Amino acid sequence: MEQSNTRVPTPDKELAELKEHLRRGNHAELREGCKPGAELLSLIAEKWTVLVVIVLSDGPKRFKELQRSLTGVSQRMLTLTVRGLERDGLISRTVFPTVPPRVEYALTDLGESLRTPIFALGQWARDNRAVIEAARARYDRSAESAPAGDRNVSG
Amino acid sequence: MEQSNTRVPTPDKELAELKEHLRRGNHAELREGCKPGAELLSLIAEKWTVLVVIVLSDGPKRFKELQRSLTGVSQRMLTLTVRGLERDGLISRTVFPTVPPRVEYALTDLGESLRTPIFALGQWARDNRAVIEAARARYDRSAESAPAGDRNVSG
DNA sequence: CGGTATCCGTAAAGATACTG
DNA sequence: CAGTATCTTTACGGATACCG
Repeated sequence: MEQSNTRVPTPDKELAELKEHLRRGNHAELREGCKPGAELLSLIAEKWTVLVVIVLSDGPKRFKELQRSLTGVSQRMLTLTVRGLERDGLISRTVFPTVPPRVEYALTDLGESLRTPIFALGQWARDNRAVIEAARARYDRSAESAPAGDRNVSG
Repeated sequence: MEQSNTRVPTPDKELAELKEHLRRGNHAELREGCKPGAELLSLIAEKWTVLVVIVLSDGPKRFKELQRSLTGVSQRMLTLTVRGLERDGLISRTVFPTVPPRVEYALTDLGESLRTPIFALGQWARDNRAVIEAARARYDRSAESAPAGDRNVSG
């Protein structure tokens, strides 16, 4: 790449690369200083990670199988997701040097141990979905007439 | 940029307002069509929601108390978070029309019921934090020498 | 097949100022 | 105190193209 004569502050290209690197690598460093609770969130909040764990609960899967199971995930996001999970030791990645290549992902023991709390959460979600949707409908209806903090006034 | 005289497609101002409206209101509609698993995630993935539930497990709190407990949340994000939780029926919001104003947030029964699975997840995180950090360190070290898919080659 | 690199749009998060 | 409104910054996520 063209690093010019003296020094370019942020050539917009390098910046993007840096961002990418930070994202792919350990963006956790950015949140270091936050409480451990927040770390947990970054672990499961990345939209696809939980789904991957659930799908792999069924047994090892190849890249394409994962992608098909997740209906809607892009190649990029799936790659980032499995890399992150591999990094955290939740899944293993095994390459078979055949042609065409074959890569299998599977839950590690650590990943297996995450199944229990995740499924508990899933169970809660299923049990209370109707309640939540009802609450939303109620809220949205009353929000039309009471725009802001005029609801639930005590006294 | 050069939109001609006749009709402005997205006046950049209205667009922002629309976005804000969608965000504050029911952005869930955008994800409708996704699977229920994804809905669950949008429920807890918004970075502060889980923390708020945890803090409120200790008992009702006022706005400022919540903000102090969460160290680092902005006024805006806290407002959005509690609104979302209120909408979903997980917390209640009670206004005392005193001066200065006083608003208390508390877990509803539904919110209380979420404590169990959340704490289970938190327990898992605490139990395995060391393991995960070790895995990360190992991964990052080996990733330096094996840049890509050259690790864990079978055969 | 299983990725990586790049570009770009949108959504989330933060800072700040102002209101009842 | 408890917000709302506005603006800016940052991160997330998708589409595409190309490589081994």
